[in-house]
Amino acid sequence: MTQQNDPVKKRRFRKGSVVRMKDIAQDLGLSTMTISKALRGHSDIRKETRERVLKRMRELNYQPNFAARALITGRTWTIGLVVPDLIHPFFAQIAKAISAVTQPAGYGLVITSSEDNAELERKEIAQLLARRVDAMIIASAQVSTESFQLIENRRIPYVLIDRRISGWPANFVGVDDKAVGLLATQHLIEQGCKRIAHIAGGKISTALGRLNGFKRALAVAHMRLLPAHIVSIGTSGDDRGELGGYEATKKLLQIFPRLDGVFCLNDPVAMGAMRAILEAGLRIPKDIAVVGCGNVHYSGFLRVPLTTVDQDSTAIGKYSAELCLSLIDAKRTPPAKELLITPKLIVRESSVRR
Amino acid sequence: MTQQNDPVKKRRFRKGSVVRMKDIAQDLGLSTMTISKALRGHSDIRKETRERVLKRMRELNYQPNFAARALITGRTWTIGLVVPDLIHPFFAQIAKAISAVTQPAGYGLVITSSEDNAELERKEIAQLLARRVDAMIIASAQVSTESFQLIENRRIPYVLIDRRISGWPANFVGVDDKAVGLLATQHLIEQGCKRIAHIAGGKISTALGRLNGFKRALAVAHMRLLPAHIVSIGTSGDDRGELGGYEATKKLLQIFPRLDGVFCLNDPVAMGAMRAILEAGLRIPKDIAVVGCGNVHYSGFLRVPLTTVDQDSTAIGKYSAELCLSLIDAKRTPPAKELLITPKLIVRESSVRR
DNA sequence: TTGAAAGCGCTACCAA
DNA sequence: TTGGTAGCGCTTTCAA
Repeated sequence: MTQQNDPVKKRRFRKGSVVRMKDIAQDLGLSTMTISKALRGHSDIRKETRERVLKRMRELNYQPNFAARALITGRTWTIGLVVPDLIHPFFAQIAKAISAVTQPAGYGLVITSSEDNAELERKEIAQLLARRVDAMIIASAQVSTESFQLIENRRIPYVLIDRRISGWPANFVGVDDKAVGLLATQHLIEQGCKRIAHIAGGKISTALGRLNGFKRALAVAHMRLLPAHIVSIGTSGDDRGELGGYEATKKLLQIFPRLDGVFCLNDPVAMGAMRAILEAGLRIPKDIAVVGCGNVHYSGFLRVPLTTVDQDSTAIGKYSAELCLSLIDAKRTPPAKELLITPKLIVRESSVRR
Repeated sequence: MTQQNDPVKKRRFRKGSVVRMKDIAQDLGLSTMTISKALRGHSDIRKETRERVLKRMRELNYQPNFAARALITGRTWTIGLVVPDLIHPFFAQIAKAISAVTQPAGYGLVITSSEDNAELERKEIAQLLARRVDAMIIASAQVSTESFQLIENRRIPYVLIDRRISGWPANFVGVDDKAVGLLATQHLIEQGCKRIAHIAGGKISTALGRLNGFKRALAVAHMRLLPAHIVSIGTSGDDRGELGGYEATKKLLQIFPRLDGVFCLNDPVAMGAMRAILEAGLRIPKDIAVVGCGNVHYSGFLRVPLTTVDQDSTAIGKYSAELCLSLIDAKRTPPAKELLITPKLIVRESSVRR
């Protein structure tokens, strides 16, 4: 008895010109179901009917209501991305590469920045869960696994990128961080550096891995590891990079004026380190060789073009996004997959002494 | 008669541990309505009841279903952001500033990159419309107004940032581009430059404004404007910046070996220009002074620290986001607002000749 | 102060 | 091949 509604004011289409299936159905004298099926390419619709429907849809600029669809199917066609910092070119590049995969596949990408703050990140993950995203990609600042447990409880697929959580098996796309540290430090050793410092990060896996590689390279070369040669910088806020590197290097130079090599956690840190070195009246690479990490896209344009370790951020983004899509489509949860990208040394002026 | 459902298998809570209002209602012996009202702080719920409800919600980690809510209220609590390039630090900074406002306000930010491609941008705007975002913030690569007309038809508020569309009245937050060009060029003139080139962009408002400022500055100083001193670079793809500036400058130097100043469309272009100049064996600023635009956060760390015009990208992001939120909450569409940020010259090494 | 009924726009399921 | 019915989880409206 609700068949022929709108008995009085039979406005053709209603408020805000937002066309619904019902409108098209009435317009063509078909049922909503037929429209729905035609739209989704269901097999049991006559070709002729389907084309009639599709044609009218285009004419009316019909766009399915995501919310209504999501309510039934449980799929929001939305993927959440959590990064520590949108400005850091490494993550910006990853975000771009992810978007390049998810966008054409019909997914919206909700991007949030945790500012490298574990507490904030937990809230953002909770927000994304509340939004019922279909999957998440996370470069985490966490050390605890609480948030990930929440995600798993909800049976939402997720992929960790860049940073992994020790002892927590999850889908992961990143770099062999120990190899990064090895590559960078061995290069400095080959360049004849004898007193090499490392500006390290916090308890994040990437920082720990690079530190391990650093130690390993020294051991392999039978060089003594001076604990004071390792300085950790905080991971707070905007200036995490340049400022952190700058201040750490300044202190290092006061204690060790004869330092001749520095391996830095990442390129922004290396930029700060170079500033401190140059301000101290020392030359790069003649007095001190500097190696960064990340191969951020402007590192070749710096005051002294920076030797660095490339991590192929575009590949990280691309693979993590593809993995994500495959997880969404998977019927059953497949076992956690790990994808490690091999780092590559990019030699520039800042480290070449021979 | 659907009162006491789940007659046989009275599972406490259903699949995937996603708690619904109904679950809480049954749990507490209340109606769904009471839960709904308590959750939203409706006035006509007894304080005691509300607290009971809220307590149980927290315990069960209840999270309202956005899709269901959106279906009724028409609000998705989602804002769409369209930028030409996520990697360009100028837009990355804007995105971060926007997120800093929208996130705490409870909105999700769907970020898409148009790659400075008008066609792609149109598709992305259509996608965001299909998602029924509550508002959009757009740094557009369009010259046509077609997409914006679509947005207006839907009565979705939107704010243009950085780039405006000539003759199209819309909410806008950006910079006085002519002032940018004036500031930069006058500075070069004050530094004694006599033969100043400008590496310009396409038909985007920012590029045109800066070009106008450039011309105006020359006119004010009674200097002759040599049309060949103005070179436009394409706006295609990743290398739009550095590579474009590099190649344009190389050509310029072949034709005008005695050039003594260059005002560049933006900082990445200036980086490319500087590379070309240095490769040609010329010195910066002694032979050629260079000024960029954008004050991208690493411009002080470049081979030659770059003089540039600061556009306060953080302010652009903040104001546009705030405007956006106010538009969403507005009952009636207020008249279009324009917010112009005053640019500021940042003098560094690349231009100082006296 | 509480709750029953209706329905947002769509799809799953089944009957015709 | 088509369409009726039911219902996803929530809010709006109005009655108790």
